[in-house]
Amino acid sequence: MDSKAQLISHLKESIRLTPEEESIVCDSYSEVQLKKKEVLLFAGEVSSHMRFIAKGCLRAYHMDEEAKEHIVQFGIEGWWVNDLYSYLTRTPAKQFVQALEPSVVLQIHRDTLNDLYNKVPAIERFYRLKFENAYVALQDRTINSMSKTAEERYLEFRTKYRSIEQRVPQYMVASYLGITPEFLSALRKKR
Amino acid sequence: MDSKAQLISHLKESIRLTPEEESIVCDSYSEVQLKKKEVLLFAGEVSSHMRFIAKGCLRAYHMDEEAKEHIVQFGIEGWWVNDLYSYLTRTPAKQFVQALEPSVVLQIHRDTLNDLYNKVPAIERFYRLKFENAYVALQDRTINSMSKTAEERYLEFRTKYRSIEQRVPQYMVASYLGITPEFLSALRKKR
DNA sequence: AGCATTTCTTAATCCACCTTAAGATTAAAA
DNA sequence: TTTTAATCTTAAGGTGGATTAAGAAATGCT
Repeated sequence: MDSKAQLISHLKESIRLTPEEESIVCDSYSEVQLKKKEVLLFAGEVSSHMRFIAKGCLRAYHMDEEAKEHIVQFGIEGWWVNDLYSYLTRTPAKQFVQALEPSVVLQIHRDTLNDLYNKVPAIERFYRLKFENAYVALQDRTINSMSKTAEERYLEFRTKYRSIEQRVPQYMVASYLGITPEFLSALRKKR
Repeated sequence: MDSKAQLISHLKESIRLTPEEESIVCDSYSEVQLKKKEVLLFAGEVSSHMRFIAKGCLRAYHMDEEAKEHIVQFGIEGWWVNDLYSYLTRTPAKQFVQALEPSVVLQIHRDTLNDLYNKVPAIERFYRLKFENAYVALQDRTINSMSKTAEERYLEFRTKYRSIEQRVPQYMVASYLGITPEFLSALRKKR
């Protein structure tokens, strides 16, 4: 299955599309091929695209003043990845988005998407739901990191994202959990 | 100035409204008077209203398994307060919303708001911006708590929300910052 | 296959922040 | 005003997790 067919079947999990609409939608997205480690969005740039992962694995991360990386989100096939903050506010991104494996991403520019909202109203519903879910996921993570220990967060990560845990290096899981790789290694030994 | 006039002038900071629209808007919101400590939204309930603070001070907090409270947000006059997660997903709230002072809140039910979107399109724009800003604020807080120390977070809180720091007890500021009141007390002594 | 790079582990030491407990202030209630 | 409750501070001791450094294991490259 090619990348556009994947996008369509993903969209159809929450909205309906006629065949004509499907082809309009397909024409609106463009495919980007990424090598391992290639950066799709740099901090400092304004993010102007919504991005769907058709294949591969990416991460969004924030770099603090001491140049330490803090992973904010992982993404694999069927997920969306972006600095949504930057996209929504048109301000410079605080996050990088980088491929962790050779990947294929379908992206749509904000202007194109705004046109598409008019041509295919179901798409507007799709993204409304997407933004709501993004908020919800972010709030979950915030409450989680406030009220749980590193070990609890790790165990939850394992069950919730087992497929991701297996594809990304351990030190990145540590960064996502907000701990050092050494401490994650110690946690793992306990079990 | 009465509470509805306050709401209108708040809305007009980001959108335009004709006099007729203003009166439709006013009729759509209802006023709630709250005593100190009164709870406006309980965890477990579904939040069905958007809520504007016309007067007073409130907090939204999450209670963990060990019954410890974690303050997620403060709000004063001119702010909105809610468990947006619950409102958007129609799932039981994870947060309580409680008055910290005698307060006046204007609230609108989801169904009424959906009607109002059709009657007064500018209102739809207002809330789109509101939701975007909510996401943005939440992401700011998340990155902040990931990459800064308690002291840095406290100093930032002080400059950003000085007016709030002066109205709420110190142990609630500690809860918002994710530290114990004792440790906050120690931080304050250093300065 | 062989070397280099990336990733993971172990262990010692250190520090930010927590816990507990008790007393000091301040504010609310009677 | 006196009592009671709420809030803030101080101090001792504890812990989760960081840091540093070195070596082991896995992976990628030529």
